[in-house]
Amino acid sequence: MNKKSAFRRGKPQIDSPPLDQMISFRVSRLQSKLNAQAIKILKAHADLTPTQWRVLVMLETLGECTSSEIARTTQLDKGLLSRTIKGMITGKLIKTGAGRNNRRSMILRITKAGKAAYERARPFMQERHDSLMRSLSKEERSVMLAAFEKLEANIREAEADL
Amino acid sequence: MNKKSAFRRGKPQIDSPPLDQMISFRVSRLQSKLNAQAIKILKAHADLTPTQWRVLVMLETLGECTSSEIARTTQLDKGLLSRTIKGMITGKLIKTGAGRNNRRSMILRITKAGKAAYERARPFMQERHDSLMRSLSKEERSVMLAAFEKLEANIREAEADL
DNA sequence: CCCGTAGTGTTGACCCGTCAACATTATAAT
DNA sequence: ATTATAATGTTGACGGGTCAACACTACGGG
Repeated sequence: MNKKSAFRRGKPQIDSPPLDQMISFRVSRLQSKLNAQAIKILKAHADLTPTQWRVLVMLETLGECTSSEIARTTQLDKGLLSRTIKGMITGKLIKTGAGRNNRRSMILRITKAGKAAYERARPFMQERHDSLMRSLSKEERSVMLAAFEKLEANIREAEADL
Repeated sequence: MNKKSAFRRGKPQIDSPPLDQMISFRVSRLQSKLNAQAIKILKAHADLTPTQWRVLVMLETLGECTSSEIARTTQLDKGLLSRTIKGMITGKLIKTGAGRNNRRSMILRITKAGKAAYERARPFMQERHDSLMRSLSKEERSVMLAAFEKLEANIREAEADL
């Protein structure tokens, strides 16, 4: 357990404060950094937000689909999705083909401009992801993802017990 | 509970969309859930926010210290810390003992009320953390934390290359 | 057919975290 | 000492995410 180099500026400091062992805190900090990185990349190369990017990814992989389908599979907030999609429509990144047999749900499609933005960002997002993955061993990758599953499951169970 | 029906909507569908493999997305989602859980617990038992909780933890472990020391060790935003601390002072959770040889930095101390709030929340936060940990094997825990270190390091290096 | 219920999407209010600009104070250089 | 530079903490502005209330539509059972 050697980790002493990170801190210690003029003041006397302990080596690893308990917060550093708290997963919630660590996940939060990691998220901030990953998010900041994603924002920069997406902004620079395609002027997208992370949520917009995720919507595009979903549309690419699911093909055309509705907002609520995206909400279910990603578990993103539907309010957030509503606004994001609205913005993407006015930004001409996607368009709505009205669902024929369902007037309440709107089917979403990527436009050429949306596809273009996606393709502009993709190599950079891909490289970033690959770089992140390269910093982990194969085993670490799978263990970490498995851990994520278990943690999410744990949270689900915890809030079921009320 | 069930929900296989989410997919399978006229289109052939894959089970786990690529987004699910993207660490950034997974970390983000996990963070949301962990955070929501923490908010509930802290609100219910001690009327604290996660950031306030973290400040209390830092003060408990570092003893009295300044805002900037907390900022350095936690890497929390100093603006956020400034407001959080201000709120905690008006809420009587902490108080400022003026640093004697440094007029610009204010030394923070926990008050009795702050300590009490901390102790009220602690068992629940501890139990939550233990529960999360119990859902992972010993190996998963250490691998995951190691992975966090490596990912944060990777991000640092990435933004160093500009 | 009608009504209750569930699903879809929109909106407003709100909080949190991020960023940049700033005033102030300490530190270092010369 | 003077001056430049770095550190501390505050503030305003802003965007993003969460939550709850809502309107509207679809559906299923009686």
